[in-house]
Amino acid sequence: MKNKPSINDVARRAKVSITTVSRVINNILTVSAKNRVRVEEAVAYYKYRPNISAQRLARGLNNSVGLVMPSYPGIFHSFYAVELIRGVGHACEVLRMDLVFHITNGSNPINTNNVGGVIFADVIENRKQVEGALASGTPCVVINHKIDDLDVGYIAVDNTLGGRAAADYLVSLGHKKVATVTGNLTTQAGAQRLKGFEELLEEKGVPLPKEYVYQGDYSRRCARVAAEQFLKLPNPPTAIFAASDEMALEVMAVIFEKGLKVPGDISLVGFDDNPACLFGPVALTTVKQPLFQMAEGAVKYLHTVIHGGGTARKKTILAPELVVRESCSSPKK
Amino acid sequence: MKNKPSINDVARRAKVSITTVSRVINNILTVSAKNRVRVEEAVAYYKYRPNISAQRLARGLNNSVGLVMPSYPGIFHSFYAVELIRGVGHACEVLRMDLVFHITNGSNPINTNNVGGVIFADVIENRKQVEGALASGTPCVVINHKIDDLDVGYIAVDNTLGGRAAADYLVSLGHKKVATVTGNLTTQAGAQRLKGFEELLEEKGVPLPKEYVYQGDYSRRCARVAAEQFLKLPNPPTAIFAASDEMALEVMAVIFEKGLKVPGDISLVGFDDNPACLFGPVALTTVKQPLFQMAEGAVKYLHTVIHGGGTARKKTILAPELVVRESCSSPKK
DNA sequence: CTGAAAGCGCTAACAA
DNA sequence: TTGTTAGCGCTTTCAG
Repeated sequence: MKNKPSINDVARRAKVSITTVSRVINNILTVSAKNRVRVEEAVAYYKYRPNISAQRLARGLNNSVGLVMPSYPGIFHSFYAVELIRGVGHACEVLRMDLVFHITNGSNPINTNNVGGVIFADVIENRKQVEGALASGTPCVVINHKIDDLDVGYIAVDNTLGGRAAADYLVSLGHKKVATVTGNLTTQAGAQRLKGFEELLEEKGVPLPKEYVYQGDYSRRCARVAAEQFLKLPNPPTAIFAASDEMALEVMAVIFEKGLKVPGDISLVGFDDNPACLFGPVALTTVKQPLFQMAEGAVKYLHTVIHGGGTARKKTILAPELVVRESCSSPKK
Repeated sequence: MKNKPSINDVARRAKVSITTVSRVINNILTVSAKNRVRVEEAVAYYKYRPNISAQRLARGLNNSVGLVMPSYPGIFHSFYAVELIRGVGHACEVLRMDLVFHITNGSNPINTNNVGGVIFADVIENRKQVEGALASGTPCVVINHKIDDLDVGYIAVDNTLGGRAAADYLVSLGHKKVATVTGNLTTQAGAQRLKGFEELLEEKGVPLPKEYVYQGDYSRRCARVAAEQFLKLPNPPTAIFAASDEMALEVMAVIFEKGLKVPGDISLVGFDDNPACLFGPVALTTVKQPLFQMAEGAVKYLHTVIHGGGTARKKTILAPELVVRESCSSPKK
């Protein structure tokens, strides 16, 4: 039977009022040592745990955070989603907040009534939900998607800069024929990585023919097709930038299957700094995107906002960082 | 400002009692059409959403489910975890239950006070938590881990049978030299897959030398090492069974990198039926494990238990299914 | 330092 | 079909 002890049981056993019990629970100092001990004994005796619903109702605030994940195909089986879940989960555990998890296709508004704040893991066809949550007065923060025309927090990496960094590195190695598999371009991150990549090539006077740009969607499947197409070209690229490490890994696999070498025949740059890329046949050079920390940052932001701190930085843009490993070299002449 | 409308506001505007509003909210039929409309109008006007904490407190029950994930290294970046989260998330969305997410290293007891039931995604060094949750009277269900000495629900695949199926198939193709990369053997699933594999080989009189068994941990890293070791053997295997598809994929990658072919040189069987295995160079033959459905089943089980249905099947063992694709053939003689 | 009492927003008898 | 009323378990004034 689920017959939970209540604050009354504890109070009765400790022979104090429920108020005193409440004080002990909440670590309020104005309790005599004697009573404190009695209460603690009773709490232990009943294995008492306060009822959170009652606490929330009485306090009028809710220290749980909602994590909204778009159910966009494939997003779940990506490093991106997993790192965010992991990061948010850990941060909630540490800050003792409840994490309530929402999968959504963006169609109906999310119920912000049960949560103190919400984290959007990217915004893909669900901007309406952000607006709705905001309108209900719920603090929101979105990850990896800048939204400057709404009064919402965000924490994102500068994806344009990331794309530039990848291109710049490849060009500096002497590559003139560089191709890219993009991420999903309806995603802000995907579009900006491409933009930065294109920008830099143009600035350096390196042409980027259409057949060197394959519109992917972050999936390994696309990466495979892209790689096969690139390699079949009469004039194949000597370097490839993939908008995610997972795609880069797949590209690398295809290259090996064709009997070519990385970086000897083709140089490769990824995006994410996914640890899985360290132990393959060749460690991947990549643009680091600190997803785990972004997730933690989002939770901390909500935590301070919910607990009345007005001092939280609202909009954070992190600088990406190029991590040079073994997958790039100068092109053969 | 977060100034939420309450049931009182709605009642006042609709000029009815809060009870009537409550009835409309909860779809209780004894409300006149006229009043129903008035209430609905008022609800829409205020964009009113009931306060879940208050509902839970008043109802005395809690329709949210906790999902407990061991924070065992690597588990997060696995098909296993992702499918469970996805499955549980979807099922909760459909059944309108809240999903509260816990990451745990197993050390402190999980707080079952806020949830109506809890799902354990496998049990790895946290059996104590299951016992604790049970002791508090909370319905529990564990996924992919049989526990028969505790009064807990589970839904698992028959992993021993899965291991046997893989071995049987390989032997039936004529293989005499079959190796395996195991999963983490502290995991029930990992141990049983190996057990079934060994059993069947023994029954068929196929020897399994020590150097044909590599103790892995489900990680790609291990799979890579295992594959490299197998291939270096003076008498290398002609077939390999990997305890997860991800490991199988990595083994396949290594085989290709060495210039060998699947299945021409080496046959390969995985475990999971991970869709990622369909689009590689060779579609993987695998033992199907319906994780998504297991997750859904777990949620449904809790749903019926929480809502007072006594008719939920408590212990469910699913039969694994061998899915034959292209990664196996008879050995060259 | 302590406790009585008034809610928090909602549900569920019970009467009408 | 409707409304009155008594809680659900807790926090928080406010007196003492």
